Amino acid sequence: MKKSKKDICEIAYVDRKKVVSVEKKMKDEPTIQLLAETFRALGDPTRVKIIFALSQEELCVCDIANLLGATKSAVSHQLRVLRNMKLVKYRKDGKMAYYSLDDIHIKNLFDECLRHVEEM
Amino acid sequence: MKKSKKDICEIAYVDRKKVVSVEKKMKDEPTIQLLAETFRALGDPTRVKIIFALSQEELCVCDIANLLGATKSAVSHQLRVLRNMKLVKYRKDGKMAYYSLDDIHIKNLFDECLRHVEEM
DNA sequence: AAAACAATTGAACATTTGTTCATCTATGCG
DNA sequence: CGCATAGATGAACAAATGTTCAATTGTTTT
Repeated sequence: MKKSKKDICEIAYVDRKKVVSVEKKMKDEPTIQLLAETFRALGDPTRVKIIFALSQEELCVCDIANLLGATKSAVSHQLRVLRNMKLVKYRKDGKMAYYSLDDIHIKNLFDECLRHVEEM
Repeated sequence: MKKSKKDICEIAYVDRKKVVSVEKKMKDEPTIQLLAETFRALGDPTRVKIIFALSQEELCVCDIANLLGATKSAVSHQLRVLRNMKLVKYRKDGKMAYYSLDDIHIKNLFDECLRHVEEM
């Protein structure tokens, strides 16, 4: 059995019209990657807690670590992941770094997911 | 240097009032886990494409595989991840399985993330 | 009944991920 | 200055993840 027929299904479209229609609207690869990376950045319990905490208060790394019972190092690593995806921002004040959500969209995103989860 | 002081910061709260306030509002562990699992389920390029495709049309596994240039097996595995998190649902029609987004919240969630990504 | 096909599933494998540990920078204070 | 602290970072290691391959289930067709 050839892969092209059996696994990839290259030839036998069930509904070619729908497939072509979706194909045309499909987002480009860089956008897909960014979407996936953004969701993945949110896809970890520690980072979810950080996002929730920052949706309530602006906090420094040390207080986030306290709150979560995690090390500052672990929190710092996770904050970088969130920073890379522009989910959180920070301001420096002396040797402290105060983190908060980057913008209102992040809270909307989080709340929408919370609503989904609470309906499960 | 002891971990409890240096890494965990158990004693030295920078702003205890804020920490305690957030602590009280913090979601419980099962909710945190579900949020993380839901975001993680969306955090993969293949699954992002599937979600986008299903936001446009109801599709069978074979057509999704065609659309993505992936094997039916890979798609089926990914659909199970999405199904487990109630992100997609399906109806059986003979030997076909037609998939679609589970509810409107999923599209909202996805669109909100798309908006964030397009502002980056 | 037998063959064909859509879909699912488990095992295996390489890759990715999250935490810990150690180290480093930079700021504040005695 | 000298030292403690907040935070960042790289290496390393265990755990989780995504795809492929092979086999299986259930349905339709001949």
